[in-house]
Amino acid sequence: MTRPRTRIQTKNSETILEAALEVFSAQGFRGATLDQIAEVAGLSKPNLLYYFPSKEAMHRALLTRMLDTWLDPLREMDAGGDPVVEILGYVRRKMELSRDYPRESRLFANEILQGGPRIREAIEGDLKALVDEKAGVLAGWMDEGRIARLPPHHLIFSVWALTQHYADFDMQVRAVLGEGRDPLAEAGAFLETLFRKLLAT
Amino acid sequence: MTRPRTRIQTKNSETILEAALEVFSAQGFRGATLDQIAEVAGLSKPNLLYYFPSKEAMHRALLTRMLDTWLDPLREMDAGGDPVVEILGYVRRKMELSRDYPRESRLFANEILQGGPRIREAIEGDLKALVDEKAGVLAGWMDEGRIARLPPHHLIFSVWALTQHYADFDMQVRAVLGEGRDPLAEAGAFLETLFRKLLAT
DNA sequence: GTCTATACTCTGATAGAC
DNA sequence: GTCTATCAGAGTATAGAC
Repeated sequence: MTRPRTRIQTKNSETILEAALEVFSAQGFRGATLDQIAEVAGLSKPNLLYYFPSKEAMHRALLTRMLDTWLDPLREMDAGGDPVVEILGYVRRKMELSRDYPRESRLFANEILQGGPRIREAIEGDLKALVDEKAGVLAGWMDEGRIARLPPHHLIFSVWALTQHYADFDMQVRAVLGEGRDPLAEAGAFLETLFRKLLAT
Repeated sequence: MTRPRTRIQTKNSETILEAALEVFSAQGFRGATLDQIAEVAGLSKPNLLYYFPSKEAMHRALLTRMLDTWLDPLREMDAGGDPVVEILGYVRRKMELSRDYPRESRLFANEILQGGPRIREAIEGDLKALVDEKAGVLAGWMDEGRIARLPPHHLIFSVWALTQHYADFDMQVRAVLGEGRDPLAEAGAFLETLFRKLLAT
């Protein structure tokens, strides 16, 4: 798919993916054009297609690479730790992803919104498996009475919904809050409060 | 923009907007084609352009019409009512919108995700004004000690994030939960619990 | 490996008959 | 009011020189 053999090839592949992420995340798959990606990358259009066989291949490469990063915060939630500390840590890490990788978040959101034609298998496979496992951990903590009893899957959905909202709907959040505020910092504090109250027994 | 004079013109305009909503919400603005909309509407492509001057005009008509519906649940929140009842009522009405109008929700999400080029003014105008007003109501209730003190704007964002997640990311929610469940019904119950705990003093 | 030139398809919009 | 035919431009991808 890619051709990352020599140093220069690896470097150009990286440049292209960086540019592709910039454009796909802002315009969606269909809205993005190779011309735009080529311009951002500083390469010619045919040169893009020397490194990737098609526009779709670039998109797929981005989605595949990001999904792993995306799941890391949940993976790190430790069944042996303190429940509230672990869950708040998860929320904080997910919030940091929204802050540091908003383009990846929007790329993903665009894809899911349109039914996930290019990522469906990964959702139904790896992602579902991880969520089911961690939902089991949450259910265990609830059985032990260490956090409030809640539907574990929906608890995880609520973390996704709340944290990703600040990356994906950034334009709306900023427009409503107005100038001179720091939405992400405010959100971090608010979400800690929210989840502390939610988990309290 | 439209030309809703005679009965037949009104009817065709409706048919077109219904088809346009179907396609735009599933594919985004750029992903949608007039051919697809024409096919869904059962009309010829030039006929679409007899009723609307351009593809963009159809999109704008849909956004304009939906924004009003979209804000209704928040408008109905009554400063004179019981705070918890009013807020939970708002959450419930917003959840009903996600259930009954998922296409409108995705149309809106697609637009905001891409920076809202065709709806920005409405966001910065009507929507911001309404949110600021209702944030004031919430702040008043907090001052009176009738609900927990929280940042009012973020409280509203959390309602949006949580309810719209179930419409916009429906594919993911269903894939993770697996077969034989009713995500929206589960979500309704979960969100009532969540907001009750969050608002408790 | 990279570029210029170009083939070919798709798509939004228009012309003009009926 | 609606259709067939078609234009003009954009967009993905390839050919082939260097």
